[in-house]
Amino acid sequence: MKYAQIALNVPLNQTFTYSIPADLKILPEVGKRAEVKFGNRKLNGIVLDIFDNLPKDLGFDESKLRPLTKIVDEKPLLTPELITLSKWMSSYYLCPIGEIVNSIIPSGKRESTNAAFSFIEEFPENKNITLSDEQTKAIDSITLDNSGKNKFHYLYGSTGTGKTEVFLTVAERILKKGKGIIYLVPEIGLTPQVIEAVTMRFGSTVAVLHSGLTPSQKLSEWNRILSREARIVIGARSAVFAPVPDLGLIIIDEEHDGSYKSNNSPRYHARQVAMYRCTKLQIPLLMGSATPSVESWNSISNGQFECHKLTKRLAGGQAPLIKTIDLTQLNLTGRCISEELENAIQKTIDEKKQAILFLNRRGFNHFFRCQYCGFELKCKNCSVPLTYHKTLNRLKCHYCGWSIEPPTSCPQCGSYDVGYSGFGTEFIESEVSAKFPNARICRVDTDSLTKKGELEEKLSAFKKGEYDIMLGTQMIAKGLNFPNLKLVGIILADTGLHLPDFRAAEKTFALITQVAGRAGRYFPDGVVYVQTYNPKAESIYYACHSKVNEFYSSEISSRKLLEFPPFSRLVRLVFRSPNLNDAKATAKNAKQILKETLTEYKKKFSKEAEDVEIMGESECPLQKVSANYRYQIILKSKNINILQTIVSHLVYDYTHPQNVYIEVDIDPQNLL
DNA sequence: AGCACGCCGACT
DNA sequence: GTCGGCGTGCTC
Repeated sequence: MKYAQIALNVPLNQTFTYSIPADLKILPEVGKRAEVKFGNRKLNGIVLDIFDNLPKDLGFDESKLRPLTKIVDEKPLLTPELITLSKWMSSYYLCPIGEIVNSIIPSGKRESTNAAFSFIEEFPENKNITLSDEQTKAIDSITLDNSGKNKFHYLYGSTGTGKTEVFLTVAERILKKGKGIIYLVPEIGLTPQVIEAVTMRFGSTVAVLHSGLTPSQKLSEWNRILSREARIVIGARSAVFAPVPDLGLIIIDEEHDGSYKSNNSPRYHARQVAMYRCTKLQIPLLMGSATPSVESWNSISNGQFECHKLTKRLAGGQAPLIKTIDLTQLNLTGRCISEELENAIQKTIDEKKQAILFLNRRGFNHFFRCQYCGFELKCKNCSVPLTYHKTLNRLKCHYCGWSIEPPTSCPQCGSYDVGYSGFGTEFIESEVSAKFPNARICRVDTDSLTKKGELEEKLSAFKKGEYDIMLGTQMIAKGLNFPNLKLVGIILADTGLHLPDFRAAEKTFALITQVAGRAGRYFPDGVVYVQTYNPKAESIYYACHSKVNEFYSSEISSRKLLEFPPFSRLVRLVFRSPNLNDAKATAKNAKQILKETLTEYKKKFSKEAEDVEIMGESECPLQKVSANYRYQIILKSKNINILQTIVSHLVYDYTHPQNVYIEVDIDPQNLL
């Protein structure tokens, strides 16, 4: 009798052992799905291991052992490499192995008969694309690396310097060596144009994994990858798990993009997973962006990543002019568009060109700001902006819970002209349509998009010239080219800064820089207007003056000073419940347990646990999300392992009220 | 997570 | 008398 160790999608940090009956139709193998009876229900799990004898340390009564019902797949869905990866993810992200495995594999019952994509023709021969010296140099140094070690490469260059061509040529060379490739793009970047560019180049050897696939289609694509029919996989975050045999390279385009971090369990970061896979397989990882994440910039500086720079704009276009409009010098009561920007928009429309207006985040929070000097109140412990709580009439820090009474005058300049602000896209839309009654305006933000594919539709309509002005949030900032675009206006660059998040400056800088890179890509006289109350804020000043090095070094030194990532590691716990008191009480209780666990741990390993900080419990900045009240605890240390050990006690050994859900976020990307 | 069992209130 | 509330506990 043989036995199978099976991972089931239940929130239990364990696997289950079943006996293997002799009369199965399909051969049981590691990596295949198996159907089992679990309690009184039927579940599908993944075979992680097969034993010839019953393991000695079974840990449960042998009489409970049951046979598995059947094997689902003809061929394994998970390779041994991916099973090892899943186990690592389970321990790293503190997520049950069954949940990990379930999120990786396609859930399709049978393969789809209609293919996810059709290829009209075979891909044409590479039509003599001339590469710049910089591109050639980067390509050679990535592909001709004989060091024998796997390397993390970073392709750094602004919009229009030809990063994509480097990615594709490197991919081509790796393919020629008989190896497979994973090419990751941000969610929003997975547009038909990108898919088309890659399929044009690589034809039917491409598999595209995106959220629009049905489970059956996903299973089909998965099998095309496993059978080596598809050798290059392009997709968003979850494509990092593609079961590519003989994987030779992982590419991460727009590395800084927030969508690489999963916002539901398992809360993995595709870059982190890619680094693990590449290290295990001893293959290169190639990342690229015009605005690297601060972590990556730091890794470039200290030599962990090898940097390849692209500086020349290929299409001949030049970097657009960036004009800063200092709103503290203007009186814009009740309006949000300055006269200068208004005139520029009018001029653009008159020339039959197009304009995009940006609000870089949906303003949701009320923050304290001096109308006169722009001063903002920040937490004395955490240096994040304080947010105003109407019910308490206090300004509160969402990292540590510290709060103060709102001052009646500005602590910096003494002005009494202080208040709270924050506004959204609808407001701007009404102002714009009032000012330009004859312009065709479209608004693109999460509220205005109702059905799937509407974003693509609107973008393509804008590209075709069906609109004069497009208004929207950051979702329209990424990777899109509009040939007739002349003007980009950032209505209020500061909104991102007010988010109570230590990455606020980084996000703001990246957004302005990315947006500026898109405008004037085709027109030499493209202009970017940046309206701000904080023209001197480092992220805004440096972005508007293209002082990239200056921005990163200042941001890195401030992270160092405050001991935020990459100079520390964070774990965030969110306690959410439809019942406010339960969420709060559970968070409080959890904090106590964490403190006790830490004290115990310090007795044993005093040195390593020395720097662990437990912050909170406090309300999340977004206190109520979809009818759930949220409280958080943030743990900080230089050593992530200690944080994981302490938190794992809590998540696996503590039974909390069942109406409270605990989110565990290792290396959180935002703290909202 | 599900789905059982189990012990107390208002219903044909 | 029973239908049903959700508290506790288990699942190879």
